[in-house]
Amino acid sequence: MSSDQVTEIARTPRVPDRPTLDGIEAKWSEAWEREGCYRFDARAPREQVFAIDTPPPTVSGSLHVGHVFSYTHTDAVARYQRMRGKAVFYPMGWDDNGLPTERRVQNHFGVRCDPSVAYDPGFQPPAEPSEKEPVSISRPNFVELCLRLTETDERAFEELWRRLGLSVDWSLTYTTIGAHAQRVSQRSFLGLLARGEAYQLEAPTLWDVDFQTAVAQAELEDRERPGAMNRVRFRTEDGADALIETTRPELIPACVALLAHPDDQRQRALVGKDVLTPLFGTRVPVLTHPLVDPEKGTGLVMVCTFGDLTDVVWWRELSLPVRSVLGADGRLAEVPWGAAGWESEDVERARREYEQLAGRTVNQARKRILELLAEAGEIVGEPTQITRAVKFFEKGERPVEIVTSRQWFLRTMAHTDKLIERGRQLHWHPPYMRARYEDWVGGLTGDWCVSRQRFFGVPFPLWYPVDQQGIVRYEQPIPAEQSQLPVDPSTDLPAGYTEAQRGQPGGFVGDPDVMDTWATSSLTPQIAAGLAAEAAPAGEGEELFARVFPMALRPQAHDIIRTWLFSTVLRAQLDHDQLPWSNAAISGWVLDPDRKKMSKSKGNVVTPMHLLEEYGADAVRYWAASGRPGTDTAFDAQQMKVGRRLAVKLLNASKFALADLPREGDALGSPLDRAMIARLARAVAEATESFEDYDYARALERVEVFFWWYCDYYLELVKGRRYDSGQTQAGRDGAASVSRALRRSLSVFQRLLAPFLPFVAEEVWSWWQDGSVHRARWPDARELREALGEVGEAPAAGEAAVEDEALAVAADVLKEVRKAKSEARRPMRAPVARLLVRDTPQRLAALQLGLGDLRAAGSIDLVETAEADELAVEVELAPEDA
RNA sequence: GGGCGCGUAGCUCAGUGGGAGAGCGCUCGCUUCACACGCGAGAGGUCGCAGGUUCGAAACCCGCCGCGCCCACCA
Repeated sequence: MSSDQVTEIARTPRVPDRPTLDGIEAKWSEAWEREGCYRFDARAPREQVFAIDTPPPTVSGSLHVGHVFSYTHTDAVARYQRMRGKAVFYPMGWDDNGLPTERRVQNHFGVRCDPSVAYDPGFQPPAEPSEKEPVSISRPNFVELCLRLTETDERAFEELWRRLGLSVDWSLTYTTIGAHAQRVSQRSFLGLLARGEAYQLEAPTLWDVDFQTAVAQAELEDRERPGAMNRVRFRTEDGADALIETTRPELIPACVALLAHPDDQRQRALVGKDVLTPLFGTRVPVLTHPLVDPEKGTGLVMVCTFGDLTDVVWWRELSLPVRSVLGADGRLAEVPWGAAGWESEDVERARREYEQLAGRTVNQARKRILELLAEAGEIVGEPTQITRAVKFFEKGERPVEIVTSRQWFLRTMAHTDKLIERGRQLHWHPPYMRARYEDWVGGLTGDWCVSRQRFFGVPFPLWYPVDQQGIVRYEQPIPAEQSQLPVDPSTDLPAGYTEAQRGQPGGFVGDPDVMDTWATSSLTPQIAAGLAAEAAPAGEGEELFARVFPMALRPQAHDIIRTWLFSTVLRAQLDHDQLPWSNAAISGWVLDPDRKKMSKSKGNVVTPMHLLEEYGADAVRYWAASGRPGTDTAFDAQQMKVGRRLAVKLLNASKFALADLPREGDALGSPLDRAMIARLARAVAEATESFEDYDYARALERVEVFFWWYCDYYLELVKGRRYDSGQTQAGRDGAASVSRALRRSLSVFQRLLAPFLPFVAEEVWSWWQDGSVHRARWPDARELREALGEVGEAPAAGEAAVEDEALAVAADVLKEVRKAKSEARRPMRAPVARLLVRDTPQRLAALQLGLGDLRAAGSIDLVETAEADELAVEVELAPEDA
């Protein structure tokens, strides 16, 4: 593509009589698809590739205004980079794996997954789904339904993205549950296993009792819940009181120790002794630990297995025994009072009391044990009502518990120093977002638990041998072969076994779990780059992968820095020993006008499609693009109207500039034209600089401000010359200059606005240019400045300054003239009989260069000047009848 | 409790050492030959509070107040 495109009209402009935005979205999105406008050029060398790790939206929800907001930011950057000549790798993924989809499928079809049920190839979901009495189906059947439902969602999402004008290469589409993503995810896991970065452990794990699955630290959130603080009496053997305070009395049977701070004098007499638990008479030691806060409660704290994460710390560091009462279903389990570990001073009583609790949920058991404690006189004083922060699984409805189970972990704690270093190598936009990453990495307390006891996810590619006694030998996992991937160990077979051996002594079992959804999402750069690599000719895939990965950009919202961003950095570190991308652009949220995060319910009222229909894609994009990187932005339909105005303005300014252009005498000779082009060059430089820093909002603001000034002042000032009748050589020269300036500036404006308003920019570009504006070259400030030198010598700095001042003074005076007409309540075309301009000698001298244009623009007959310290004008309007 | 960000016109925000600004909203005016999906003009602010640095502070430093987000050992 030649840079001359900036100046040359490719063909006679075809400008509609009445330009309109109607219909341009359908017209151009179809054309872009037909022409392959956004297709990634797989032959581009690595230094020309700009690869984007697009966030795959969760398809089981609905896209809301917040998605439109942040995806528009990325698209503006993608379009800029494409115009800069980059081969933009811009894929789209759908995150359809995981719990949200499971829940949705359960409700939609009225089914429940039961892994013990056999696969039914002819299964059809019930005609009238019942949430109350779901049909139990096999895991493969369940997964089929998940796929069926997500496919519909994905079509709707793609439709919306196309309507919004995202310049995605739709041939690069993946799903996180698809075979390709599963293969990448399982291959990575097997590599980690081989290198000892993945391990399994029977250990206390965060557990959601409703979903009955392990969850990760990153998936927790705090919620304020009312609670009651009870003062409960433990006793030493010689009958002395040891008082503790607790909000979780139901865990007293699981108590394994009482703790005090080592320096707490008040507890000195107790430390080192044993005490008996109330009701159950279990003997537990009183120990010390520096984490105990002597100011809290009585200064004595009960350690249970397990009430919270601190209990786990104490249990581990003090080598305490396990005495676990809570089952995976969130109810208190039966326990063998009197057996090893469950000794009691009064076994019969312990059994009797515990019978009142077994089988109850946590809340029921808490209520009951408080009654029992009160009856036994072991509660001291009245309970205090408090509000406390309780940890919940972010998608859960009851607090998480800590349950001991066998889980798979990825090593993270061994790599935190390296991960912080990687975070410092990453370019953050805005830079302060790095702090959130460092806080998170620095605050990690354990390795990443990646196994989930769920169904719709990527299975672990593992089986375990079953020995002759029928015991599963978890410590000897049988990994899948690379060539088998992806595998589902519940239906596929490990090498050397037959299906008949499944679950039999001497046979095998498949790993029943699936991976955490983030365990797959954390590989999106590798999944996306792998898509291109798989499509490459044989033998070239690896080389192509290396041209795409690591990528240039990860765009995402700030709330998932601790999950998605962190885990992606971790996986790239573990698998590739490098960063997955060089830049992270963090977007904010969309807030309600009342400054709260826009809620799902409201998001459903104001659907993105509804907005696009009402205001148009360019208008919605304009609002989105005005939200600065990392900053939360209020939802504002008013701004969309402003965006629509800008789009209409571009239509009309283009019409004006292109109508009846003279084809000869292309001299850029007039001072105001030259000054405008020089100012335009500065605007281009600012927009470019902003985009290079990923600040699309600043780029838009600079372009927009200058474009409105151009329309309001420059276009008005040059209208007279633009319509010159051509009777004199000076008139013809002036018209030719304006014509040339309009063509140059219009071409630049159309391209500067293209990343933000792709539809209208393409529309006006098509009136006079061949090819898509989105494949045109991003305007270049230097090139524009050089254009000023095309007639004779490039202007000297001093000359350029005078020309710029001429434009400034002419615009200032024009404003004063307009003011006078406005105050006189006369139309703007009302003739001015006489104009007196007072100003500094320098500015008056500069004004001479633009006097002709000013007179035409203001319909001014006579202009006089007088020297003064600052601008002041006297306007004498011609009589109204004249 | 710790960290980060924010506090400028009624609203949304730009401005980071030397004139307090934009858009929207509001008021008034104008059928002007690109545009009534328009154009022009106007009103409106102790730049959160208090100190300090400086010839000069909305901006830099210290403290405080308020709002938001993230994190925390939540007994």
